Order: sequence, then structure tokens, then C-alpha cells
Amino acid sequence: MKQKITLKKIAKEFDVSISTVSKALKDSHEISEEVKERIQAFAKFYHYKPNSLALNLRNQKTKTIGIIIPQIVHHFFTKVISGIELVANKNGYNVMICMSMDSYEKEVLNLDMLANGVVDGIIVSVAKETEEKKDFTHFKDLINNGIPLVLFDRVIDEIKCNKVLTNDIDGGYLATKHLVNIGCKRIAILTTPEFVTVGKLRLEGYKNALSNSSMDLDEELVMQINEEHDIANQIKKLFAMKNPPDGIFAVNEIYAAIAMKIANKNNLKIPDDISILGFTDGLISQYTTPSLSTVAQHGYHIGQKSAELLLNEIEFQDTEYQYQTKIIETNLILRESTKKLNLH
Amino acid sequence: MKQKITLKKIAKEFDVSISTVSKALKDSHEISEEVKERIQAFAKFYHYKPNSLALNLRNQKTKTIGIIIPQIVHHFFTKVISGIELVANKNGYNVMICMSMDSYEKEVLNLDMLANGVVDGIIVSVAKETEEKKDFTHFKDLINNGIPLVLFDRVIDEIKCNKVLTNDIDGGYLATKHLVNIGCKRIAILTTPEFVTVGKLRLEGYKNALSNSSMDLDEELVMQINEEHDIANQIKKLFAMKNPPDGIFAVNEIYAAIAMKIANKNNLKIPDDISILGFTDGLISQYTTPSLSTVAQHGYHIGQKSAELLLNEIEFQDTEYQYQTKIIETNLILRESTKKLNLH
DNA sequence: CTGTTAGCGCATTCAA
DNA sequence: TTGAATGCGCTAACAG
Repeated sequence: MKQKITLKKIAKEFDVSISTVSKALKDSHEISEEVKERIQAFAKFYHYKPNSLALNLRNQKTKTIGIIIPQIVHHFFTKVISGIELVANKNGYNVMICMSMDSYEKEVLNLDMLANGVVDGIIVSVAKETEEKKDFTHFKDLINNGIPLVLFDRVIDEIKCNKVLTNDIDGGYLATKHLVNIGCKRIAILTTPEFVTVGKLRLEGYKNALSNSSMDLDEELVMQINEEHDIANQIKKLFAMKNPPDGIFAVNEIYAAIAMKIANKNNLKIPDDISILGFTDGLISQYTTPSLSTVAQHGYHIGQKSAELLLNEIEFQDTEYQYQTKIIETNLILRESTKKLNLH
Repeated sequence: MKQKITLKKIAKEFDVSISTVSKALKDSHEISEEVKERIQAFAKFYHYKPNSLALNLRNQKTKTIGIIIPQIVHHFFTKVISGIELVANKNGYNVMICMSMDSYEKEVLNLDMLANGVVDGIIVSVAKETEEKKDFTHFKDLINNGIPLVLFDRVIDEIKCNKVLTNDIDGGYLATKHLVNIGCKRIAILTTPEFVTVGKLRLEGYKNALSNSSMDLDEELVMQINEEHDIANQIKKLFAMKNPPDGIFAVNEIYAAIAMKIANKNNLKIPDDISILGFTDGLISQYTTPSLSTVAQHGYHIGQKSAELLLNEIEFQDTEYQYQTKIIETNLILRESTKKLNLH
């Protein structure tokens, strides 16, 4: 194992001081051409690279940004990460990814770790448990310590920082309104418990669309899925109603896919007997039969925007920094699981 | 923005030396109980935490491991990452993730960056372009520099290091043999170009199974997908043959899902007219209709093993370290896309 | 029991 | 044009 080459070693080699070498490698005008050339050639030959750890300590920054997401196995988050990576790398930053596993405690630990000089700024999508618990002191501490923070997707109103979010209300509205437009009379929603903000907002859009269409809200058709129990069993109840739905809006891809499977098992024709619409960035939608109509969420774009905001804040020099909230719009992707719109 | 508290500040506060503070906080027996108590209380009150950057420089290590994967949007890789995270965190390590985007150049850049003191060891799945180019000097340099390396999934024979791989040959064999056992007479394989090692190995298993079953290999039934062109168009040719297959083994989930969709479009009944079997760790398989039978790949387990090997090597003290190659076995998950095995 | 010194690798200010 | 000194924050060997 060959030892890494350092300024000190080069200095010894040429019998000059460390600072001379340092300046020579930066092509400083203070150093004579001849010395510079020789030192630079030597350094190049031995692949000299300044030690990152030393630079980090010296500069008090790491050129790294941290990401904390609930789960990496969700396709949406991988799209976001890809978007962040793109922008970060383009600006010479690296990316450190942590998972909170939707646990409050892990989120706090990760945040503490990252805040301790490891990264120059942090991008977070809040853990479910934190949303439920409503304890946000760790984020407040972070901001008090002057560490740039961007929240995306699952954000917190009371925290003052940059935010990037999906227009969930509008997405829920678009989805529901489309089901109305294709003629559905009884539209159910498969959503999350109240405390998951995105589920709550998509439900709000659903309600708006119904009232906008002069349709009554039937609480029986609002099903909040508890993921700690079997999801399929909960959804089955929808199909067992005396007056079952003819349209389903699911706030994510998995619920939609499961609903489709159950409909198939119940010998319902999709989309003739029932239309199903999901909400997602996922892969499943494209490969199911019939393929799934969805509300597209543009995770890649969300990631890029988040990284841009964060880097702006990190490199901001002046006094008055203004936080922003970017709303990323959704749009419908119509495939085979919803009836065609009948245009007159 | 409040300033971070350091040993120096505490020292000034108590008018003692920095090293006294350092020792007090480590509860050293060299320091009097009284001083220790006061200093510890003060430190606790101000949430003192040793600065990571300083520790990194001092200890010449970062307690971080690096991962380079081709793409984070592949479900298999997210499972691997989750496995790595688990083991890393359990041992007090953090994880830094980079994507090579299957590009040789990005892989080299990432490796250089990580090798430069940023991490204590690296886990890699090789980029496609690197496999094609067969230029592995960056890995050799890494090892010469004494930085622990673990390769997983897409590994390189000529690089001497720890490796974790799927038993791809056996997986291909299992899949093909099962298709034979359920009565398929013409079994096609949807695989990758030759240079993608895992595709090559699964093809090898396919061939073994055929010859073991005294079935002739029909080169027409071996289709190497070129992902730069439209995948569906290539697979369609399989169904347009004069003597089309009655069984398909796809080396990944996407090819399998696309094949299913085409079969559906061609009004073929799955599994009655044609059985389809995939290879994966993905989500799609469960949610298609019919759900897809697959060879399970156990990415989570692969990640854990990789991290264990890496941490072992990192923390290994003695002289003679022995590299290992761990083979993770696959197994069949039988769902609805393959005919039932007819047991007499 | 407490403090001084040195060093991790680098950049920078100031002195020669 | 070069070098010495300082500091980033921390630890540890050694001295008092």
C-alpha cells in the first residue's frame, strides 16, 4: 500500500517549505516560474490531490449535502434523489443519503449527525412518525444553528425554510374531477390517515372536486388505510358495500394496484365497471394490465428544485435571505384503467 | 445563528487548558471529580459535540462507507442500499451514495472522490460501460492505495477483493428447469447483451437447464435486448415467429412485464398458452395481472453481507487478510404467470 | 491532577 | 520570491 502524497512530502523532496509547494500548486504569482513548473510536474506525476479531510476542516465546509428520506425503496424518493444528485454534482457537491425509516428517533439522529459539520446543508422529507408526533424542535435547532434546510413533499408549515412541494390539493382535484367527467357517480378515495399531510391534502382536493361538481360527500367512500394491517383486506370492504363505487381515486400507486387486483378477482371489468386512478411516480402503473391512469408527481423535478434552493442558500452571501416555497404542479397521465372521456 | 461550542470555548470559560477539558469530557481518571462534573454539566447544557471534521482529520478516518451503484431507481439497488445502511448504522457508520449512471467516466470520478479520504471503504456494483470497456485500472489503483473494496452483483473476476454475488447461473437454471418441468417445449430467454455479466450468467444457467433436459438450444429463442432501442418492438418479434415460444424466461422484471403485456395484446392466455418467468427483486411482479412468477434475488441480504465484509476489512488489524466471495442463492417465487407444476 | 507540545494536511498572513 | 507562523478542532504523549 503506497502512502498518499502530501504537501509535506513534496516539500521535502524539493527541500522547500510547505507553503511554497501550496502556492506553487495554486499557480500563485508569488512563486518563480521555474519552481512552479518543477513542483507541478512532480505533483502531477504522483497524482497529488489535496486531502479532503484537511480541506474540510480548514474551510469549515464539506461540499456535501445531506438528504433524509423516509424510505429509499419508494420510487418517488429515488426520482427525487436523482434530481438532487444531478444539480449537486453539476455544482461540485456530493450527496449523503440517510433513511429515517419513517421513525422520529432515526430522523433526529440523522439530523444531528449531518448537522455536526458533515454537510453544508440538508434536504428532508419528514418521517410519518414526526408528522404524527408534531415535535419539530430538531428542525428548529437546525435552523437556529444556521444550517440551510430544504423540506420537500412532506413539509411542516411552522418551520421557516425553503420548501418544495407537490400541488397535492390540485392533484387530488384533477384526479377526482376526471372521474366525474368520465361519468362516475360514486367515487371512493383510498387515502392515508389524517396525519400524513400529503394524504390529507389529496383528500381535500377530492372533496373540492366533489362539491364543485355538486356531488355529495359520502363518508363511507372515504377509506383511510392503516398500513399496519393488511391493506387488501381493508380495500375489499369497499367492494362489499351494498352500493359499491364505480370510480376509485387512490392516493398512491400501491393502493391503486391492489384495488385493481381485487376488482379483477371480483370479476369487475376495468374500466367499464369501475375506473381506477392512482397518484404516483412509480413503475407499477405502466406494467399492470390494464395499465394504470395516474396523477404524475415529477419527483425528478422536485429533487432538482430542492437542490437549487439549497445551494442558493448555502452560497448566499448577502444579509437578507428570503425563503421560498416552490409548488410543483401535477398532471394526469391517462392510460387504460379509466374510461375514455366522452367528448361531444 | 449561535456559534458551535468547542473545547476551546469551554476551556476559556473555566480558565483551564483545552486538554483538561478534553480529558474531563472523556471522564478520564486523570481529572478531579469536581472539575469533571462542572465541565461535563456545562458541556451537556450547551450540547457539546466533538466536531466531526476535526475528528476525521485526526483519526484519518470518517466512519463513513461509500456506495457506487449504476442507478438508484432500480428497486434491486434500493434493497441492497437498505441492507448496507442497516449494518453500517448498527456499527456506527454512515453511508454516502453515488450513482455512476452506468457511465465509466462517472464511476472513475466517484471512485476518485470517495477514495480521497472521504470514506473508509467502498461498495460498488460496476457500471455497464465499464464492463463493456473492460478497463479496471481505477479499481486496481484503489486497492493499491489500501482502500477496502467490496464488489457486488456486477463484479470483476480479475480484481482481487471481497465479492458478494447472486448465484445467477443457478437462478437461470432454476427458472428454465421449472419451465421445462411444467411442460414448456419451446423456451425463449430475454437477456442482455453479452457484456453484462449477470445476463451472460443467467443465459448460461438457461443453457445448462436445456441440455440437462435433453432439449436443443434454438438460437432464435435467445434474444439479447438492446436497451437503446424500443424494448417492446424487439420482444414482439418473439411472438411473430412461425413457431413461437410457449415459455419465456426474462432476466429481469421489466422485460418480463413487457412480454406479458404483448402476450395479452396478442390474445394469448397466461399461463395456459404461454408461461412467463422473471428475475428480480422488484415490486412490479406482485401487482401485475396475472402476478409474475420470478427468481428472487435477495438484494437486502446482499447489501447486509457486503457491508459486513467491508466493515470486517476496514477494522481488520492483523497482517494476513483473506478476501472472500459470498454467493447468495436465489429461489423461485411462483405466482400466476406460470402453469402449476403437475405432480403425479 | 493539570498543562504543554506536537501533529493530522492545508491555506494564508505576515515577515524576511 | 520564499518561508515561518498561525489556526481549523481534537487527541495523546509527555512534563510538571
